[in-house]
Amino acid sequence: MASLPKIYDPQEIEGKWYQFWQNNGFFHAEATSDKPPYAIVIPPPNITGSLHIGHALDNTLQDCLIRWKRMQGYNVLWMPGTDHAGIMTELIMERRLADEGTSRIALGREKFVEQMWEWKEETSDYIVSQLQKLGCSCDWDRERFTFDEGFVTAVKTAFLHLYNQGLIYRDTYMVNWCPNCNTVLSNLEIEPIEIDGNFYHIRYPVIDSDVMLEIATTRPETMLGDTAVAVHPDDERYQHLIGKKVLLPLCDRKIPIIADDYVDTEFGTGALKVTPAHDVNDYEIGLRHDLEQRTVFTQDGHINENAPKKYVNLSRWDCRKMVVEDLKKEGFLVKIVPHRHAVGHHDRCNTVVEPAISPQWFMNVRPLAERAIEATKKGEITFIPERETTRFFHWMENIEPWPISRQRWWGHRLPIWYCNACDAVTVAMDTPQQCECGATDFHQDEDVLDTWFSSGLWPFSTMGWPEETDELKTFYPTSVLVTGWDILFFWVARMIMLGLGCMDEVPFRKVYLHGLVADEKGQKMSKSKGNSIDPLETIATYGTDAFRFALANTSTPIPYVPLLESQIEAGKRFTNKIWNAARFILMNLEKFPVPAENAEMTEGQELLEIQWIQSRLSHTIKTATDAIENFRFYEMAQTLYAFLWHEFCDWYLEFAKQRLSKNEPKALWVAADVLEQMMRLLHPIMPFLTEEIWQQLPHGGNNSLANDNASVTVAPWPEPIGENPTAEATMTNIMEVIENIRSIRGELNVPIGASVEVHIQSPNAEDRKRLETYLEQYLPAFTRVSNITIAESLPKPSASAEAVIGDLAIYIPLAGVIDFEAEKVRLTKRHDQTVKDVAAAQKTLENPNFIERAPEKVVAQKRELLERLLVEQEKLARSLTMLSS
RNA sequence: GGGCGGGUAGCUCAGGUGGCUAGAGCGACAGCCUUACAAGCUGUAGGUCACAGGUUCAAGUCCUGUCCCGCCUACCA
Repeated sequence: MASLPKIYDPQEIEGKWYQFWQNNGFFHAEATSDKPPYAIVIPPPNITGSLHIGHALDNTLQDCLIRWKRMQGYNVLWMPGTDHAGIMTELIMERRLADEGTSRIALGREKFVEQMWEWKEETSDYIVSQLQKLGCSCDWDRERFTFDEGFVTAVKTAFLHLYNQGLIYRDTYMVNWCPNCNTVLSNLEIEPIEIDGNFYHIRYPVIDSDVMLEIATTRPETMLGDTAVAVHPDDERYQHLIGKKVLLPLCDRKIPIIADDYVDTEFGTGALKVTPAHDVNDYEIGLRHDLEQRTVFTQDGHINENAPKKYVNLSRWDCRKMVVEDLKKEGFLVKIVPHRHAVGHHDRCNTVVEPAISPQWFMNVRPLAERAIEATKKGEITFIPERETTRFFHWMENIEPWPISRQRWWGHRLPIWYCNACDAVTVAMDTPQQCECGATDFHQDEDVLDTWFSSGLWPFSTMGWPEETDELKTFYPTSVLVTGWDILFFWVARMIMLGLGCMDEVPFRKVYLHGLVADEKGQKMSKSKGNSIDPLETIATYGTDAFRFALANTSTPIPYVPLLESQIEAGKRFTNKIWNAARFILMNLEKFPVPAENAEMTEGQELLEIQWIQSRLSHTIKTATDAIENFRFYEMAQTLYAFLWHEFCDWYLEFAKQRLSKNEPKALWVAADVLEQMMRLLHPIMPFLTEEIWQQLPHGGNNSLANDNASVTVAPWPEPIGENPTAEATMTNIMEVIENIRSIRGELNVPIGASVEVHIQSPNAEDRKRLETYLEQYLPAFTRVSNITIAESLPKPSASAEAVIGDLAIYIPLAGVIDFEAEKVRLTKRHDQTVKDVAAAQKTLENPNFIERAPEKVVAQKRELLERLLVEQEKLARSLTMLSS
């Protein structure tokens, strides 16, 4: 034991324990159990490669909850798995294929999907290994994938179920189209990005008149598809033109001037070109006025044959240039005004999205959204932090139909079959046998489902739905969902709606939405920005536990949590501190083994420092438990850190050393007990280090230390035994004396090796008795003292430094050492501060309303404070006068 | 346009329902290799709690307004 290395080596320790936990089946959840259930489904990472910093945070927090509840004796299920992640994964694969000189199209659908599966096998193994490196205690026996066989069944079942309820339908509507990915997208997948564009002012000549109607547009190329010009019905400038026609420049088509309320007379020129096939608003106007929908773009963003010949096959952007050029040439271009505006981009491939008219499958989510709102209002789901509830409601209340079909290959095929003879639609689990028309030939819809459709089934599909499994009975609804707020709409909202739609019950009781990891400038960390911290590198450098501690410790309830390298370093120092505290205790336990009999252990527990540390531990247990209960991971981390470092190590172990030097081991045994409990408290945050130390500490058998479990992973969560205010108050007083002596020594530069005499004057007999009892025992552990004198009244020795604590005065004779000027500066500083504090307290107490209205307790406290401050002030003033004379 | 979050020490952040003399980590300064830990120990400095009003006996905390920063959301061509 004494051979424990001085420096904690995480690589060595962390390697061995995960396997141990796995082999013992500690992470396995029982489908049926007497224990109360606690379940979390993991937000399945995309199979697109390695875990990023956001996963590290998300999964650390989940593992904290899971490990904590497991120790509390719950039947804990942490459901793991991965997501096939539709378009995103396809795009990455396409890039790989491009590097290999081939393409998705060249491979063809079947080959392409085959390759995707091969890749999935690689990446999901890698992701699992990374989660394990992070210490995640998932139930790996139950690992799932959003595209595995069970999911195929679940997705089809869900689709059918919702279709039969009339919630899924096909419609031709204006949708967001990505010309790069050749697919429809939902609103959520569109990221509006502000760009510097232009307002192009164009003249449209009015037919049978010499008037030119000036319109303004940011997208001149769409004029090729214009089928009207609109003005506001009440706009006096254009009244006389309504009903006339303009000749569309470059196209030589005649299009009508119509009146529509949508037009804003204040904006632009007050005249709006209408392109029903390529703009959402224009589409609406077109429907109201029965305008032609003239599509001029191909699916991949080029110009089609509906446009004048010279533009056909040009890209959107080349076409814009040429149109502007031609308008200028022909005198239709009035001016170009710079204009900054938001343009929708596909969030996955960053292509400018094109509004387009397209037949798609939609889901009418409104009824489910209403149920979700109602369920939340009834308290069936709670969002943490609370502010997220408002965001959730706002989104749900304004929800629009969800386009669920995607013109892609990697995903769940729509369970829709078309009759080859009559085109009739059949929705079914498998290919139908016969159509109503009698035909027997069918083809399945080519489209796949939006990847979030299957992710939305995650909480129940992973538990075996549509089968009525024990897992569902035991664990659904799950306890908590932990994820970043950025996917509240994408995923959380969909899970709630689909949970209600398929299970008739919300999927989880609580949703904890944590912040996103950011850098020191508050910028979200991302690979593309290059400001990201790589979890695996970090683990290699600092160790998993240090990393996890930093993550928990910085996880405050703000939207962007900055993670600084220095905080991970602090985590590492903390692991080392724990390690060394354990080393000290273990080394000494070799000399003083924990006795077999409880009696021997408990004997001597009247020692003040033992009462004190046990009281503080009790307080720590209470605070830490309350913190994690309420998802305040940072508070839990900080509480445990402060207790372990600044109370247990800084003070208690020093007391214990003092006792050991006199061959009194009880304080050491208590230290071992406190450390053992601390290892349990810290285990959710730092699983590896705590297991290593816990295994070496006495924790079973006949002694009084804790329990006899095989692993801290399944050891019981500590319970507070109650606090001891008297012991704490006494100890605080002793500490103040010690700190004041140390402060004098430090500020007056008394060499560390030099012993000093300490004279303490205290008018209170009880205080004197306490000080006599304890100072003799404790002082030597903290500072070198040659002699302690305690009396009711003492003359202040000449050439001495002084400290004042209430009615207590400490004198340290420093003849020949003392720098009177330094002492004067020191006392003046304290005196001035005291004067200020006295003034503040007096001001409060002189207010009659305060005495009258404030609670008695507050008034009494204030009086006590003032009394103490006045005494201190007086003493300091007197000493200063003496020093000056 | 609507909404949300933030502005507290040099830096990054804590300060649940108003009430101890406003805290931590990191950094800074000074002194220590005190046999668990120099990845450590001891001491010190550093804050008009963005600004202006208001409510209250009492405001970092509650209300109103203003100014910055960030984000979400919306169909202004």
